Amino acid sequence: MKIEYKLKYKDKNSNARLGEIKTNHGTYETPMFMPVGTQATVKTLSPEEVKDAHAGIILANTYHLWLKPGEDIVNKAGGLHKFMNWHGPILTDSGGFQVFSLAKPKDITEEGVVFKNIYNGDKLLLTPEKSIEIQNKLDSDIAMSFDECIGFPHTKDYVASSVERTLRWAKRGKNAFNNPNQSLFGIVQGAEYEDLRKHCVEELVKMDFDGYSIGGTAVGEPKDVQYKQVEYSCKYLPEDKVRYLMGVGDPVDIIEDVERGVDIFDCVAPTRIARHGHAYTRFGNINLKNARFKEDFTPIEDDCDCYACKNYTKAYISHLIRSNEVFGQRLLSIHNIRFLIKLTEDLREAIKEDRVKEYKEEFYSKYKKNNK
RNA sequence: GCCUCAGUAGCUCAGUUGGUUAGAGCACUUGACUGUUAAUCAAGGGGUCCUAGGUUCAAGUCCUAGUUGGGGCG
Repeated sequence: MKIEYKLKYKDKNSNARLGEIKTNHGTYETPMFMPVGTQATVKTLSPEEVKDAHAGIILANTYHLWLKPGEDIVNKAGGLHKFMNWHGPILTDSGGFQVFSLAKPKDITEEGVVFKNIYNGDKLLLTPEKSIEIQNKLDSDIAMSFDECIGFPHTKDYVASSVERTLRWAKRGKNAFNNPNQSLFGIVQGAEYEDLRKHCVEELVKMDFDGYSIGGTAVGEPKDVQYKQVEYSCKYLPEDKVRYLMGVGDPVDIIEDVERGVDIFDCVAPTRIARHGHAYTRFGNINLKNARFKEDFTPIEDDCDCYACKNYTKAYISHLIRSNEVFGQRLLSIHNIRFLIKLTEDLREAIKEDRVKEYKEEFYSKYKKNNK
């Protein structure tokens, strides 16, 4: 069965949407933050801990699982869900981000992208067909088209030609797609150019994907440009299909982009900054390595319902982080994931009551005070 | 008692035939991180070079004495 998206309610004062997605592995409401589990694990967390954070869906990565352990092993294990013991929905990224993060311009051709295997130096060719084949075998609930995620800045000529190639790749991937229990999303590119974003959306919609992703954002462009890119994409996307903003974002980004009509987010930040000692709080982000927390015997957030906040103090977590203990990284990961998911929960409530703008103002008044 | 090795940043140590403003790692103080090659990366603060003399244009570096510690021999 393909996923089913139901638009339940629209905020009267913004483009924010309350929706619901039904998958073969459960149903969840949107907006939703999706924790990143690149290598079939949300770093430092057990699936139970991810579930306790109320994650509706998680993300895994095609490129990394292709290299290790290989899609055939995951397939033999009975698919990603069984392999990693996560029985909720899973979305797989296509490897498109690795085109941005790992490949050089000369490695990108019409056929696909040449990667050097980071583990043994082998030359590997990832094509739209191969990416889809791998994802079909991984058996995630939602697969992504193989796209070129470009950085910032680029000339409009390059962006235009890249969009055309991404569209041809989307078509090729769709033709190769062969898993009746999996859904496939097209990815909107076009950088900061509204006409290119519009064109990309229109061509993708003609191909009729099960949902649409917005790509090529948060790759070095200024914030106002980033939000414009989302705006230019959402503006033309069909209302009856789910919208996933790839790789975004921090608490402010999530609020800004929910307002612009985004349904799903993912971001490595909550788990990465956790491993680096940082925590999100409604009063701004904090760095537990800072000396001021050595004797702070209060939780990260007094009224947070996560395991870390209910049981541990900042002084203890600060000690663990300073001592390079993985439990500290885990506690912060638990908190940060829960924080972003709770943020989307609050936004869902706000949408129901048409007060997204008010929620935003209130959140910013506390959060931005201590954050740049 | 004699011989010998050592004493440089909070810690462990580099410092060339004497030659600009004495360095590193860790620790400390901060910052960064957006579809993860990231328990990562970057910046900053921190020195009576054991002490006192001496040689020299110039001493962490050479000489003398002392001192503290390790080892060895009586």
